[in-house]
Amino acid sequence: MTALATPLHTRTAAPRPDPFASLNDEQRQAVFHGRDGTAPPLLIIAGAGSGKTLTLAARVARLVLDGADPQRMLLLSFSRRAAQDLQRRVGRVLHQALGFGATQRAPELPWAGTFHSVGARLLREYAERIGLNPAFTIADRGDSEDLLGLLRHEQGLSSTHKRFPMKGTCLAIYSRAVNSREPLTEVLQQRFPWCRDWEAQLKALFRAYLAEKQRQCVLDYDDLLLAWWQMLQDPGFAAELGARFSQVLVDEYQDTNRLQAGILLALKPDGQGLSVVGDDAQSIYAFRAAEVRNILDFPKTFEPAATVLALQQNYRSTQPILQACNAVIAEAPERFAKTLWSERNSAERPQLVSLQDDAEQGAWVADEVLAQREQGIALKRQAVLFRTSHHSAALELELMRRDIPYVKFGGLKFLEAAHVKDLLSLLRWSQNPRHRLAGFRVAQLVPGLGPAGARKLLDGIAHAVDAVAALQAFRPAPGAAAAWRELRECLAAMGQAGAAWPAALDLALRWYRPQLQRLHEDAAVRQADLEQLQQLAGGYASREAFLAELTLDPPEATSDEAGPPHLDEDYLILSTIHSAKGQEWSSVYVLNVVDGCMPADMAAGSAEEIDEERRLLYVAMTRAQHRLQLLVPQRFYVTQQSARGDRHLWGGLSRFVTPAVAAHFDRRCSQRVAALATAAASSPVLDIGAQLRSIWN
DNA sequence: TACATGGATTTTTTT
DNA sequence: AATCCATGTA
Repeated sequence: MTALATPLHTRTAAPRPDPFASLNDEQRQAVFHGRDGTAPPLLIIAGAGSGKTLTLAARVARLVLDGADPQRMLLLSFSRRAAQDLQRRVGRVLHQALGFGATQRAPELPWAGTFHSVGARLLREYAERIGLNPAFTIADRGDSEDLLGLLRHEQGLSSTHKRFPMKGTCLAIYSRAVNSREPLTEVLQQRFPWCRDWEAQLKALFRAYLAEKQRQCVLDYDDLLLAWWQMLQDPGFAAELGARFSQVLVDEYQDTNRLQAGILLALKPDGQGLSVVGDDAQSIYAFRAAEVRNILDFPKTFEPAATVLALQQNYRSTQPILQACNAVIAEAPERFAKTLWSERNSAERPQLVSLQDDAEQGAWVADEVLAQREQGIALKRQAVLFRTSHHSAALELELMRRDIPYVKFGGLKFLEAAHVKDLLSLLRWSQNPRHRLAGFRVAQLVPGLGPAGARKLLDGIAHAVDAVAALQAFRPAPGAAAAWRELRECLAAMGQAGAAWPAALDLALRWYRPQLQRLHEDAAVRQADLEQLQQLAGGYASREAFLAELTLDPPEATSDEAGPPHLDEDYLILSTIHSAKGQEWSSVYVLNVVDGCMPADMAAGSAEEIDEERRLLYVAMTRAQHRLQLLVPQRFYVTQQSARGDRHLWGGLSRFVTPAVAAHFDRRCSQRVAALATAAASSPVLDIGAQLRSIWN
């Protein structure tokens, strides 16, 4: 593009290098789209590893160089990691593009973040004008579940002769209905058919849930989007917010749901100034009501239709790996046509490895990982990916046995651990004695105080004029009196230390530590999490700020038994495929590429679900730069069973690895499998597993 | 009223 | 594996 030859701002210093010089033609088109003064809507279909984040960052930089106000740019993405990546990259490109020195800082982009965090900020800012208490707190999933559980019990739904869905299921149903904007009947029919009989009761429960949230000034994750959307249904607010943001750029568009698409459409009804980036082939969040249709239908949403550009050059993987990936996704029925290509050639093809079972799979991966490290590939540049968190269990055992350090992403979240919830509830309750949920949880930590006692206490507080006095005046059953006094004194002290932060947390910990010892066998491990919490606390100005921000931006995971390795150490990456999105490693191992696992047997119901599982495998494979192994254990243990159970299924190779796909792989197998195969070759070949399964097909 | 026990149920991925 | 719920006991 010739425009680059002319400096954008007059300078006296030596001409700085063109910040966009490294872009390829497709990327350049995306960056300079709409430069003629108009800003028609833009959809960038960015294949895996095609420099998506770089391109989006460069587009932001280009807009700023052309005079756009960074304060008026809205940058949205779905996950926290993508939001951080984007922010960092934009900063770097801008810094370079403006020719700043090491001491100068690039202009900040105050409105960059996840949909949820930006929603929270906007709602707080506009709270008073839209009838919201600006001091609202944000409930994470655990909080929301607990509240539903409480109401579920109060409505007498816990002791019915036929079982009512559990609190987690209730929240899943509610969330699905909100995010997909579908009526409850539809949601139950499609996704939760076993709960269909409870429609009326669920409706009543959700009504109560809404009322209770309003009474407590609490918003859950879904409310952050829903309230934002509702605000934008008012033409006045829609116009005001639409004008406030001159540019709206969205990353990971394939993971947005109907509610999020509605927000974007209300902000930019004609699509002017709207750019979205995504890859329909990598849409893996339908379970959270993400709509592939959002990205597929984006162009024709607008009049005139949005421009569609595709980034097809892949900078990540070797050509043999890409060919295998392309073969997998080629079997997906509906998608934007694109074919990734790479200049990185290599003789090494990806490998399909047959193994006997889970344990052998773990040993194999450990062997391979160490062998690679001998070749100079650090552990950090290798990753093991899997469908669900617990699939790495056997591998983790093996890694621990061999002292191979690793870090696991995905799985149990920090905020979901019981001990973290306990401590945070104590902080919340001390901040607001009327916080029923927090109080209910904390009170029951007192030995001798159960649900009934806790309810009596909280009812007293709720009806009293002076909540603090009511709390202090409470007299529990005699057996609990002494233990209760300790908590009461702790709360009083925390109240007095109200201004002093993080001293209040120290007080809370002093009371909680003995409870932790009493309640949990593995108190030492959990204690480490609490210490991490203590570390974090110092970084926040107040208890309020700490509690508010922790909900939207929590630490990655709870500390493993191995403990988090030091940053300078080398460690292997273990990750769920979902958590691996957007990342890349030199060597990638994908565990359990077996039917029943990929696709997961519970996700094998509908055609859409199968398609999503296929994309999941595609996402996993496209993470690999130089080396890719799909592992296929012949015998795959069923996870839900007693500790010594031996239930397993004779898994076949995943249905996504069709003969056409397999042709792109080299076959390998462990020695034991090889030995079995030789033995089998001299006798009739019989696939009992497939025959047994076919009975039920 | 609190707690222990046993049987049943649900089962993933993230904000 | 974790949670929920009914039942029995102190």
